Amino acid sequence: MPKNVDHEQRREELLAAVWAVIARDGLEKATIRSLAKETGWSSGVLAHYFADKDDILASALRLALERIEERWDEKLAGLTGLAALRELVLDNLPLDDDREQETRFLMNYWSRSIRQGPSEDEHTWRRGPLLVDRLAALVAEGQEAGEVVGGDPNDLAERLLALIDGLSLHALLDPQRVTRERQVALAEQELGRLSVGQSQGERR
Amino acid sequence: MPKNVDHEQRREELLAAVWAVIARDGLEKATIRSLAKETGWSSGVLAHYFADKDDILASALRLALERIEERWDEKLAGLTGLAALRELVLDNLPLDDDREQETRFLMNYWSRSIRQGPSEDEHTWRRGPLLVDRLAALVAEGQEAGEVVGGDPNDLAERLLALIDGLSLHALLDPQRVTRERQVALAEQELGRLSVGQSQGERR
Amino acid sequence: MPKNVDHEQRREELLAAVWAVIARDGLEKATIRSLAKETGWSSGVLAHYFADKDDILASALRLALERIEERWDEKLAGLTGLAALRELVLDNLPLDDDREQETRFLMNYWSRSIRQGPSEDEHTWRRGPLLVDRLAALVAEGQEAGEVVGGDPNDLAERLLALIDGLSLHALLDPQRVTRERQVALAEQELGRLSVGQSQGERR
Amino acid sequence: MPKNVDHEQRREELLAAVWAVIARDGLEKATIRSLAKETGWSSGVLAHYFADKDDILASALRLALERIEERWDEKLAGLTGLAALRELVLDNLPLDDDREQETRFLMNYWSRSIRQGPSEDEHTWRRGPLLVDRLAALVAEGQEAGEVVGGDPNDLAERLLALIDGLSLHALLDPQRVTRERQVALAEQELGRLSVGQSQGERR
DNA sequence: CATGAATGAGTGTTCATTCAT
DNA sequence: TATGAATGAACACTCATTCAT
Repeated sequence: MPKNVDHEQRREELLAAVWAVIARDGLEKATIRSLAKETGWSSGVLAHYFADKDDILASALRLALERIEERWDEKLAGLTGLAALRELVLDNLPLDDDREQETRFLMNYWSRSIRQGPSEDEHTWRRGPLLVDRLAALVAEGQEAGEVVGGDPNDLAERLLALIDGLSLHALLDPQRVTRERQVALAEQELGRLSVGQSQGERR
Repeated sequence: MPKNVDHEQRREELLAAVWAVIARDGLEKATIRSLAKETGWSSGVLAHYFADKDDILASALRLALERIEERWDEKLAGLTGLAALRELVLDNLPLDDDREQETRFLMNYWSRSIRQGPSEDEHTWRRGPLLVDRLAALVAEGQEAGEVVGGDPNDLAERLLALIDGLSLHALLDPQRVTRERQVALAEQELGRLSVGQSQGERR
Repeated sequence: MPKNVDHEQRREELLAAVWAVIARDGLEKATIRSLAKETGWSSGVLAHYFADKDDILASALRLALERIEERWDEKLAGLTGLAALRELVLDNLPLDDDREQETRFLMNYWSRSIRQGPSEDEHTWRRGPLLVDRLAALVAEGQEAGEVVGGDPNDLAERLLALIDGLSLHALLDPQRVTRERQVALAEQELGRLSVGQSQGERR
Repeated sequence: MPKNVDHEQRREELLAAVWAVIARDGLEKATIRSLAKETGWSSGVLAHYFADKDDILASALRLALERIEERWDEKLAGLTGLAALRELVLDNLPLDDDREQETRFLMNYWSRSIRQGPSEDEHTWRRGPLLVDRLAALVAEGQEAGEVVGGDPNDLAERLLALIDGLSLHALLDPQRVTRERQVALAEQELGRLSVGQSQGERR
């Protein structure tokens, strides 16, 4: 009777180490050897559970994206319109160590994708489309509820997404200038602009 | 009797080739050999004029940033306030092939910078501080002229910068969704919001 | 209570799969994994029934040689002298797909044997001695019957064997030049030379 | 001014080591590392002078074949017909250490070719066509001179080639049985058969 | 008896770096 | 000053082998 190993579970265990290495050291430091070392297993075990290095990296991303989506679902449960929008925006900024790691992790793939051109798995590789759609839906919801100012929901969402990722990028590049508090403040300003009632606030 | 070679000039000549390779083939295709081949010199010459590969890449970035600043100076010459702001924002989006290459080039360094933590040359490695300061100055200028809505100029600039880089990122990641036209439209929307007179446009 | 497994029978079953893989894909494609896959068993089972990979390959050869000898016995049953000689020569040429596979299979071992020097199992590894002795015996038989021309039977046999293996080699190396028809024709020519009555045919 | 290395000469120097390793240890022991060790250089130097491992092996073969042809030209200079044929046959048997090494070397490629199917360089990979053509030409020449018995020169040559390679193979596989003296004797018998006057000798 | 998880050495290849010329 | 020969470590990947279950 063979050693009983749950393949899927083992894969996830390994991918957790992959995630850690990539977020900490970057995609180019993520060699088979360094990944194996991080997992605590030998390098051969990675060959066992994944087809090749590309499969490892793609699987790590896929798992990360799945978990992010699950987190969104949890956080947005019970919320609608502007409140949900606010939650989603703030959830996607690197406001704590975990999400900073997450951003760092994802940024590696963005950069890779830009460098190498989209790979065949590209559609699973990008949270962009997923997030922008959610944002647009919530904007539209908020508009219907009279909470959010007018305008094309897709455009508003796209600008929100740009703000989120631009801010995330700058937070990692220059944490001194773009502190976590600053990110929150800037995000709140933007959300304020979108809110029907408060939109005059900043304006004076 | 040494040949009279202007080191600085030769370095710039070499860096131009480096730039070309990186923008064309990406950072990971930029091997010493490929760079040497592009310059037309032997690989040893790169060792001569630069400490190591990192020095080459950092120097290429430094040069690129200098040239970008020069371009800003040219483009903004004679413009002030909102008009200058508009010019600066649009100049920093990847709206033509050259600037797309430029964005790609810079993005390579951002991801490197994020990975490795700030290097000693860090201050020269980031256009962020430079650009955000210019943006803030122009916002303030516009506010004084009554063209731009109120609010902390630094915050407004920071949000503009986030929009610029977020949009740039998405334009490279998903050129289908974020076309050049769309970038312009979104940037104009944002500028419209900042303009005193037009700010109500989108609102209702 | 161990399952009742006939070791020898199981080994032969496994070796049949080994043979199939080697003849089909060549010796270098014969990895433990590919062999295991072909057998339908796990890789561990091969480790169970054989000492190591070398043992697997040597055993496969031994089995193949045994089967070849059995085939000789069948084919030569009832034949003597020149007729038997003719049968034996033609039987050892790669004149159909099965025997081509067989030749390929054996050739893999020849080159191995040449490389590594004779192994301890060497005597079982070579059909040469076996075949040349049979050939010599049949030549002598034919000479006694007055069917075969004179000369040292061992020398005649050795030359016949060289022809057989040289032709086999060339048939695999250059099937265009040394077709199956050509092999038969050449073998018949050689046999004709050995025949007492027909030996003048080609001559003048 | 660069270190002045004659590329072609260095390649030949390296290929001599390649030749030695292959003839001694076989094609599968010929790893980049073992080859480098034999040359006395580091492994990187092989990458310098050859595109990849295939290029190394193919170049080694090509060089060997060129040298063999040159040797033929030298040995056959001034000879014609049967005398030349005799020289060529005997030259292609592993009758001394050098030619034994040569045979061992070539046999590795034959075996590889059989295993893997012909590669794209295949036409340069086989001495068969070259040698068989020379043999056929000399047979025809001998026939015209009345030295050689009748029959299709191509068939006679093909049988001679089979004898040569079959004998070479057996000499390496079983040097005890097929000694160098025996090879000469067997070759002479075959040549005797081809000779017009002596062909009756062995017969009675 | 049988499994397949795990190991780790070995493969071809790439590449930054050094340095004699 | 400039060359490119040479080094050797690092890479992804393959595979025979071991062994807990």
